[in-house]
Amino acid sequence: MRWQDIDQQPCSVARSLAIIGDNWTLLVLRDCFLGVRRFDDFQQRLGVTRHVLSDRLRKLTEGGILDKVAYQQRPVRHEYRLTSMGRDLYPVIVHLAQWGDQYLADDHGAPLTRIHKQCEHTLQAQLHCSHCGETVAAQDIRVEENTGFEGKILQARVQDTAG
Amino acid sequence: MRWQDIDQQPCSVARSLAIIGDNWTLLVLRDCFLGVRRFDDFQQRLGVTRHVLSDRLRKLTEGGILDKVAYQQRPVRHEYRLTSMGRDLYPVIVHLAQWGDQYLADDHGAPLTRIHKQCEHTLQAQLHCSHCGETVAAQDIRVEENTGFEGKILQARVQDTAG
DNA sequence: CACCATGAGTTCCAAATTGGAACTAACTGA
DNA sequence: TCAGTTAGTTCCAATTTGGAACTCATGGTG
Repeated sequence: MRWQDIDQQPCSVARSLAIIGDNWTLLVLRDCFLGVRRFDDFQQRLGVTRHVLSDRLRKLTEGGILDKVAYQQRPVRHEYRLTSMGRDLYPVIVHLAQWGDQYLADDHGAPLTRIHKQCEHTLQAQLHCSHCGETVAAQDIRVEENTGFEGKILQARVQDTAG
Repeated sequence: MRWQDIDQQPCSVARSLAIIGDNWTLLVLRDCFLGVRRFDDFQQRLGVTRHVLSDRLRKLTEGGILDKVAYQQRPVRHEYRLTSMGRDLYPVIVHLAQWGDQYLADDHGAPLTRIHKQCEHTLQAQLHCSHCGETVAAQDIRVEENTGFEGKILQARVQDTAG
């Protein structure tokens, strides 16, 4: 199976990754959340080659994650802004950053701190259950296949060893 | 800059993605969280070619995310299990899945439901501030460069347009 | 006017990676 | 002896990437 066909899988993770799971795309989004909007700024910060960046920005725009808007005329120049669909990916970036802070930081510690403007405290993201309020880890979750997907996602050996 | 050098950036997102940001790797992890542990099961479920899967599993193992343990002798066969470092990536997968459920589901709706075993309710993950308890969106966060990283991550235009 | 600069790409080509298929190794069981 | 299982490795053609140069529209400077 080719990578560009993974959005055919009956899986929301696969469909998400079909748009943003490409090698440079999540780094582009990291920069979007830091306020980067222009082609050359992305290019210099990421060090990605220009045609790869061009391709990734086009895919993000077509996917509804970025909006390409003109910021001047004569000559027309565009910048890329997160849509609300794009901004909803923020939890993914935050958890990636926190995981990196925890496990991959070097001697200098975490490079960035994220501060919650409303309360002025450092953001410590946790997965928690919106019903009971408890913190949730992987082993606290059970998955069920919804109507129409029975047997399509989980299989015999998978269910036996899930944990 | 080559993709394999991005872990040189002073950024936890970049360092995380250097290990798991590769095209098939997050899908491998999705299956790990569903209980998949064996080479051929990953291969059949993902449709990825065998040498790419072999390479990804090796990198995940070297990165400390998976543990390669023998489940039988004669002949020795191994399976891949998430380490605690690997299990801590669960919030990333859950948010990717929820984002896909919300924006990319087809007529049949979300394929899977995640249920919190302790309270038996569907998991609805939200980013929230552990200090004040409020739900947090991208625009509620301000970033600050930590000691030793001043000026290395944010630059003039970036700060101006951050939002 | 001629010339350089800016921003956002596109084009070219060599090098690296992927996809697909076949092959290997180390056994087990019939 | 022969087929089957599991976890890979090897091979090659096709695709993608990295690096550098080039284009296009326009503005500013001497």
